[in-house]
Amino acid sequence: MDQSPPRNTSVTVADVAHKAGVSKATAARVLGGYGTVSDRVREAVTAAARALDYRPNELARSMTTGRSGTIGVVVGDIENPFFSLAVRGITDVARQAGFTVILINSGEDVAAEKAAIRTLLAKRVDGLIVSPAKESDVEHLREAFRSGLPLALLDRGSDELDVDTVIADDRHAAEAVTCRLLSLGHRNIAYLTACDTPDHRFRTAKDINTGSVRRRIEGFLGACRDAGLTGMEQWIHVGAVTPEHTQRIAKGMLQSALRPTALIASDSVIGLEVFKVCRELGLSVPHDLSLVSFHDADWTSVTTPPVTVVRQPVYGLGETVAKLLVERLNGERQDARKVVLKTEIVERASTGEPIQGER
Amino acid sequence: MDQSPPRNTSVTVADVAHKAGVSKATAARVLGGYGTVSDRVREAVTAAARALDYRPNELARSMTTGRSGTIGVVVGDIENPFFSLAVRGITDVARQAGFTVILINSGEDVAAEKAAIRTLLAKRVDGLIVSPAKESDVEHLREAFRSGLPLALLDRGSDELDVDTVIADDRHAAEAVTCRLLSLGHRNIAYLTACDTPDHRFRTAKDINTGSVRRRIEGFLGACRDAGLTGMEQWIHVGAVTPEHTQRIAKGMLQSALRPTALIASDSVIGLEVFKVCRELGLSVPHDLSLVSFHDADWTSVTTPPVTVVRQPVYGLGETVAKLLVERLNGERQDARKVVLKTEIVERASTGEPIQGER
DNA sequence: TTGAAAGCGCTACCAT
DNA sequence: ATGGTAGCGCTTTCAA
Repeated sequence: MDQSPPRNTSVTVADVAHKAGVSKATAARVLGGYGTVSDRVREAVTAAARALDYRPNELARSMTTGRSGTIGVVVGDIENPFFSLAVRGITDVARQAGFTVILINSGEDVAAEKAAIRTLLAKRVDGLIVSPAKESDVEHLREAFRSGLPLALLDRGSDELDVDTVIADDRHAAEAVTCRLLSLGHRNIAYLTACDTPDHRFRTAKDINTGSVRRRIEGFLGACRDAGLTGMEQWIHVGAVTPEHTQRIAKGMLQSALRPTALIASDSVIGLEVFKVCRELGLSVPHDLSLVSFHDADWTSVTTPPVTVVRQPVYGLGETVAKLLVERLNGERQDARKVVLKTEIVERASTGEPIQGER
Repeated sequence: MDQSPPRNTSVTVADVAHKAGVSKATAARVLGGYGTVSDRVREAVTAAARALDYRPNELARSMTTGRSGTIGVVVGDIENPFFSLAVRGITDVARQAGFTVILINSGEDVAAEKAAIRTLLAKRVDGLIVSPAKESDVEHLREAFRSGLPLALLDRGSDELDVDTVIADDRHAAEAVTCRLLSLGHRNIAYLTACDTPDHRFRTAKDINTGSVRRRIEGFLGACRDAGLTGMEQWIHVGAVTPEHTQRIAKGMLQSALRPTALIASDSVIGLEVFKVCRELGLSVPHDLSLVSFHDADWTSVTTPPVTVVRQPVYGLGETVAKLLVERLNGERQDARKVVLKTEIVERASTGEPIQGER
């Protein structure tokens, strides 16, 4: 009747054991690679498994061991080159350590992030890597961590959360970049970020909920203050959440009477849109506007002029956070570690002195 | 002794049932949302679950139902903007349909791809989306499919494999692009791809194992043949597997005596490197070289000159393949569907007539 | 409408 | 070294 090859509709250890003429326990030992078995039996079982085309059921294994061999990763948006590169770092380390990765996008929305973590908990992931949408709203993370789930934070830390964290030295980078612009003679320096506030206006760094961005803004404001400049808060623009928003905000800024002579883009997606706007408005970079962008995205080196950037070790960020988590999963460490990776300013031709006489 | 809040170290249906004063089966019915229960009991159980902070164990659920609520996705490299955008499309559709995604990079290596699929099978994913590294080597896919696992192919089909497939009209796009270059007067048109052959040389399209690329090359050669050009195989270069390789190959080509007047890059990563090489060698685009790239990557519109590209609906590719798979998982369809999405040539300033008198 | 009990496929503990 | 057996937490008959 059934002339198809050995139907693999769930060949179990019991089946293999039966064919090999040994007990279920023994078959399980060789199939699962634990315990001790004689060479003779091992071969018999292996042969039977091959003949039957046995495939282990990791789900069942996880049920009894309590380990799923899975790491949950929650990032803002995998489409963003920053995250896709970081995720590449994470998956590389995870795979090498024998873990698979379940990936969920939060869209930088806390509600979605919470749902994602609930899902991941239900799937019984062994550990969690999260790039929190809002550092002020991390109760769900704290709870997951307290309930015993190893947790590591990517790119955005939280002072309140004492867990493994890997970030870049954003504050320092922003300070350095700002100082450079100041020393070139700029005084009207704008900062543009995707992070938003309830009324879409910036007042104080405390309103910024994304850790990395808040630190950058603090660095920016700090450098300005050190240079004797006050009220620089007015140059910080928030809410560049989509290319369209970014374009609108950038145009508004660059066409106003009191326009910036330099602009710092908080990520490469924003930097790209600002660059496009400059073209569209016929503004010369760096003559009319000096442009600096965070993240050394591929396009920044091929524009005319090429764009000065803050180079972050993005792949390394992912790699490192995954390593920390794996260490913890392997029980090699208990204490929380906060790692800060160095950035580097790559000065290219998009930055220069402001036009003479202007401001 | 233990003064911490309700320890959530695995609160089970049994615990909830006990607290609610009902049987395990009844508690399971309301917790699992199946069967019928009275409102009174439902409330009691819900309250008990909340009090105990019950979290369902999807693993256990999957054990009995046989469905894991998970889709396995195998792509070449999530770092590549093409794949990260496609994956975004996949995850969006999957999430909306109630599935999570396990992501594995194959690095375009068949052995890694096989291992990935083995892992995914062991994890009992409900379905699989794969962008096969080599269409000539799909025995593992055929096997997975035959064993009853719903499978859908992304960007790279296989005539031998009668499964759901979503690709772009690569052949047509390549034909159109080639015709355009021919009509501009180009005769020395190079094609550069990451796909490699054993001896790193191109002979015939049959040697190209990546479906999408093979189709493009067939389109390229077909268009040349129609124009009366023969021996164009010599202009096809393979093995641009890393930026370094790409740079080396591109330099070799552009510095040789018989150099191309136009070049088609098989993906945006290659296109970017070629663009850089042109700069480095001081070649003017399009004066010295007309450049066309597949994939409308973000950077292509901001270079000087902006680059002519084949715009593929990459997000849509991912979206569509995920929809097909979900349809099948929901048992809404049995037959295999092959979807071909339209591309569009975006002609920008990187293409023009070749220099007078040359060849 | 509710409850009792039988598994899902595997690991792990205790004997032998 | 090998076998028997008791679960893991859930769903799913089958009865009541």
